[in-house]
Amino acid sequence: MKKTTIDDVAAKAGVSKGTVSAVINEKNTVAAMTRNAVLKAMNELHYQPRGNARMSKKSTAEYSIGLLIREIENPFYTGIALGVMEFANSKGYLVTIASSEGSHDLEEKLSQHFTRKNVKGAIIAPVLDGTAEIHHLFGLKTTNFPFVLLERIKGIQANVVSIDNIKSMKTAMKYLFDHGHSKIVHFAGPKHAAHAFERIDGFNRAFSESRHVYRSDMIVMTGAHYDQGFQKCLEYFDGRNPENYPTAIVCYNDLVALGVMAALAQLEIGVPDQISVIGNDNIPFVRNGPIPLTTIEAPMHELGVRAAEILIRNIESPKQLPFENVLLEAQLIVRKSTRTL
Amino acid sequence: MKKTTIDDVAAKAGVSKGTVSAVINEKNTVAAMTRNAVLKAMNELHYQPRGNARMSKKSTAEYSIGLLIREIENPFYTGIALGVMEFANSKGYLVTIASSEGSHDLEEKLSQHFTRKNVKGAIIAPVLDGTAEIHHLFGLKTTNFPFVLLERIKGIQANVVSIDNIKSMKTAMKYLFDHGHSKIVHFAGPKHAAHAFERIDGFNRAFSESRHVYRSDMIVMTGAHYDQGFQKCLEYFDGRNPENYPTAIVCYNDLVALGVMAALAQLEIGVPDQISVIGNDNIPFVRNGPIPLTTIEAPMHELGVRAAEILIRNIESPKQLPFENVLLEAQLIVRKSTRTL
DNA sequence: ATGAAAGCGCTAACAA
DNA sequence: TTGTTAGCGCTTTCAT
Repeated sequence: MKKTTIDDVAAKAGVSKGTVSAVINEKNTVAAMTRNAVLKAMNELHYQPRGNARMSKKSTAEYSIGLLIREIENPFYTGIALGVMEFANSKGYLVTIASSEGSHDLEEKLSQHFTRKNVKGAIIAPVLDGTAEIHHLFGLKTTNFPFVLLERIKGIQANVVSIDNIKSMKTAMKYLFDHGHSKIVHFAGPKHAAHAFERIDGFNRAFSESRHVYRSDMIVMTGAHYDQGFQKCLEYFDGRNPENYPTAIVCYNDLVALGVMAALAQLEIGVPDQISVIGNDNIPFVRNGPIPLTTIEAPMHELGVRAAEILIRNIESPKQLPFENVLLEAQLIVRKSTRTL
Repeated sequence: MKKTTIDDVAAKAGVSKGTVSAVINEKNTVAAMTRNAVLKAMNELHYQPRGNARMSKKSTAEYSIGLLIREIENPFYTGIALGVMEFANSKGYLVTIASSEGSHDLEEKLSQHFTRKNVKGAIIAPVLDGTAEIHHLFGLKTTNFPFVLLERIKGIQANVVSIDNIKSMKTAMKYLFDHGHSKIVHFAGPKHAAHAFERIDGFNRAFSESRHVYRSDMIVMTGAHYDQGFQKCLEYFDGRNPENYPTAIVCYNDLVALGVMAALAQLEIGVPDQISVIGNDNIPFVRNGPIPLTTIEAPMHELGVRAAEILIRNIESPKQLPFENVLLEAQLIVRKSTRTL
């Protein structure tokens, strides 16, 4: 059960392996008849050239970077991807994307995969798994593999490009306070995301910096997906006395906000008449809808571009560069899902 | 300007390259002191092990497949990606995703990239570029690289997993005819997509199989994105006499439908009171919104699973398998964006 | 137009 | 615990 190699093909076609190589690489130095014989042999033996062996001598080095995200179906990440691709492509780099879907295990495999496949560097949205297994990131460091994180991680020095979540959350809260709201609930993000904690933190701090009082039941652990927003919202209002309704809901992201609004519609609770809703990210789907969402705009595209920029700078530097830490500001975009009380 | 290799590190650390290799691979056979010396040398020389060279001898073969899509921001493709990942991961394959963003050139580079990086096979949503440059797909074939297409292409024998677009379009049209509509417009997809043509074809055939008359101005070339739907819709109705309004719009996909509905809202044209709207795909964002969209459900997840299934079967087969052609049926889901006339 | 032979940078036996 | 050596499967000169 040996794998068939270029030698097998050469033998079968009655030529040397140099010739077979020429055929594979579509060189024009090989006679049509020889070429056909080789092609025939390749086909009959079902021969597949091994990619890594091929590249060993190649001068035409291929450049590529990896992007490791957490949720392939979240427009926040695909928005970043677009920014990364745009910049990287303009610099002659191809980009391949992989998603851990929140699994730390997959993230580790995937990041190793990148290094093994000779990807030149990676941009990673890390999964924070309870006891923070960041072993693999240290692995990348010892082998000098360039990478940029899309979320800060405690305990590791690295390049980071992220949003200033605390600040942006405080901006949203200030807006709400200023417009008469104080009964506010936060539908928070998944436990494995640093963004989630930073946003909760911002929510929290906004209260302590105001004259309003914070209660822990103002945080509803939800997740990052539409369905979770929908579901948790239904649960939250189930059997709740309308007197105890919040006047505003701030969501982890737009997906959750969309789910919340859908649930609210089903419960026949008016937005923004009865409850104001604020999202996070400003994904394309919330811009012009029937109830355009007030949201905190994450500069996804810029996030991607900046991360790619730093990564490629590191890839092309012959020596270790000092770590960069970019915090982009998010901006509140007021649309129709919020109102003054 | 030579690249630093394992030999450089070995020399600098005063050990043999075998030892350096052991350090890189975290073997426990190397003394702590030696290890540190090597690590130090690696760091100082900013040494990065070449991935392909490493894998040449490795027994721990890594299995991965590639997914080449056309629009990273389209939930239709990310839905497929999820299906692919689910199946592939369960079989021990990692999946990496790349997007051509409608560029034939990028698609070619990317598909070559996959073969060079020793990805075991690929699932490809091909870009049809006018004169159909499918040269690279033939390239894959001569080198026996397994792949599955997500759209049929004329002139190439290959595995295909797709939706029966003609049939599903006819289903939607029948629904519309049965509910009293005949002034129907199709906001069609991008020129580089086979899906777009098949859907136009289905639209067309639905008319010829009915007693209603088709006019070529019923087709509005639009695209695959939200913004295009929004824009084209605005243009379409600009200066048009309400007498000449269609009673229904069938869109290439849900993204376009969403854009169309947003434009309609802006124009203060009621959906479904004045105009019924039908989408295509049933992406998550159209399910529970304020005007839940009537749409043709594409089984994205199943599309992904089936494609991955076929691909992996081909990868694991020692010889060429006969080509498979899977046509999945789409189903009309009636929600609130359509009404009986 | 083709063959022979010398690597590519690494890992994996095996010796020492 | 470390060094030595033989490949891995291919591409690329350089002859012929």
